[in-house]
Amino acid sequence: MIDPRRWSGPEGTPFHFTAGFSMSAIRHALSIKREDDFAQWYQEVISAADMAEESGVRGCMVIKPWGYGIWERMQRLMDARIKAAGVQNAYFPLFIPLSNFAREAEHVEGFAKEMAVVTHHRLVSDGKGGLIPDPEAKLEEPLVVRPTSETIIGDAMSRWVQSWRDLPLLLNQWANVVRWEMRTRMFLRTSEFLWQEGHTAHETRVDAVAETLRALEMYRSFAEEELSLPVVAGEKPENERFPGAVSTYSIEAMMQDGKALQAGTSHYLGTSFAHASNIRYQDREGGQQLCHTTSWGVSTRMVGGVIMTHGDDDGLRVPPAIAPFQVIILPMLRENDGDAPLIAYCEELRAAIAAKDALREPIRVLLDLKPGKAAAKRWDWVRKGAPVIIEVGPRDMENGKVSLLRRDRLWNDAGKSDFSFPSRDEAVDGIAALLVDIQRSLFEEAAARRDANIVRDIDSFDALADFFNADARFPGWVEVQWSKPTGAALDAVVERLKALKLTFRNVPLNADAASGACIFTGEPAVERIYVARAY
RNA sequence: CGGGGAGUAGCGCAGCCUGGUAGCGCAUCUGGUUUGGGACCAGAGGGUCGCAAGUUCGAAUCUUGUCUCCCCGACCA
Repeated sequence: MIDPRRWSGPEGTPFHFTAGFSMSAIRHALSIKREDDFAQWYQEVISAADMAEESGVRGCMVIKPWGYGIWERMQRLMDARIKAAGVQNAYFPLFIPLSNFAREAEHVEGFAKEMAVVTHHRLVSDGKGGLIPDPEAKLEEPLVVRPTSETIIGDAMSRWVQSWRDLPLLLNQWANVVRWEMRTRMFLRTSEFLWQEGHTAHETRVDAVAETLRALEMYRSFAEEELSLPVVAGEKPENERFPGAVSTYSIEAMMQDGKALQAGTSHYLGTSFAHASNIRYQDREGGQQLCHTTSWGVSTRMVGGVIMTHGDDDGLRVPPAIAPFQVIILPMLRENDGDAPLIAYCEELRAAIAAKDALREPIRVLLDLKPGKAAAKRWDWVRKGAPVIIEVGPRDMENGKVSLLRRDRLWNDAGKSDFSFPSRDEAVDGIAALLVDIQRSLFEEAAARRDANIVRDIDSFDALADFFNADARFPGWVEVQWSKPTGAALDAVVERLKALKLTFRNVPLNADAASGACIFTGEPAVERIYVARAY
């Protein structure tokens, strides 16, 4: 049994268990609570919110309309930011010739163990009613299914870049990639996943590093502003680098079980990929120079991050900016003659709300006319996490009012659904501000929880071990000072952490300067780094 | 990929030990009664028991193989 104090949060959040206040009176929409089994809860949210389901193929999922709609919103908002930075979209092949992929040694070593390989191009009957790859149709050179596209895009860049005038070359693609993972979890780690991968080539190291950090900042602001996901942006230690990269940066988010989730990465690749793919340019003096390249990506994993950050015991809570529908209107239909005027009234309400803007876009509002009682349908939308649910009955219509429920604050102190009853006009005029408030409120709740669970006063390895071994404790993050060992010395530290199931997350860009001794080596610390359990 | 658990109706499960061709709850459909906060009563539909071999007169049940999912580990930009 997990200590409920693990779930304590700041005052006013749904996670605060006040003495004497019984939660048992509330009949939640899910059968599993976060505090009882977080992993099972996560899976129940995905099925209860109708986001995705198993496909029958190992590690691959079917993303259903509500889950895909959230991803589409992320795509749209991220794509706008990518284009605003002057990056152009393109598309490169799913299949990469083995020899092309094999060019960058570290890169190969990093991915070789999890590659899907295409070896044949035709099937024939096996004589027993089945089909087998035709031995006569073996590919001369196997193709690998891209786990990422550095090599094949590098190949294109080598042709597209001739002169310093061609630089910087700023490309992005939206694509699926495949990594043959040993252990998978929906959205968090699937064998096939969807993402964007930015790939850029520059004249100098300074330019490329600036682009790497620009992408990182783009991800930080995207996560915090659009997903209401507070993150820490920082640099990964040497052992966590992308294979072949000179430096790797990440944004890290804290989930409600205290674990860290890497929600986006950005890499400065130096000239190693340029060397492998021969990406060279003629400089102003007529000399041949290698380009400095970068790559950066966010994936459908972010959907999992949103679930584990904003979900509650009633299902998902979707931040309005990425909600496929922000407002759901549920007429209380009686299946009699009174329905027609009520539907007309609700349709007019829908149009009035849809004509308004919120978060710089027209409000996405759905009039749900599916047969059934409003009270029953309401819980479907609660589980899906639609930010605002408006129910309208004949009496509301008569009085010019609506019954409004905000998903982020579902329950009142009496354990009842916390409806408010504004006039129809107040609801229409106030809906934009309400959506903005929900967007902000979800962020503040998550940020408060994160800040309350980061510890900075641990000054020895023993204290670190004690902190994470105290099993009743919420396993938050610890920021420690370290001397940034490298090579074998770093490996030894990583092994000690691994014994505690801990990992280095990143060195936050905005951290205070180091001032003490390294908790691993005892040497003078050079920077501060986050240590946490991680997904 | 190693250890453990599990696959039976859309979902959650019982039946399996001690073979005799399936059952419960929720959901769905129909009828009736309800009607402002997750309705009730009655009836109905829906499953070649993950898949494939084997044992047997007969397999959800026993044996073997295989696929998928969950948990732990290893692995993981």
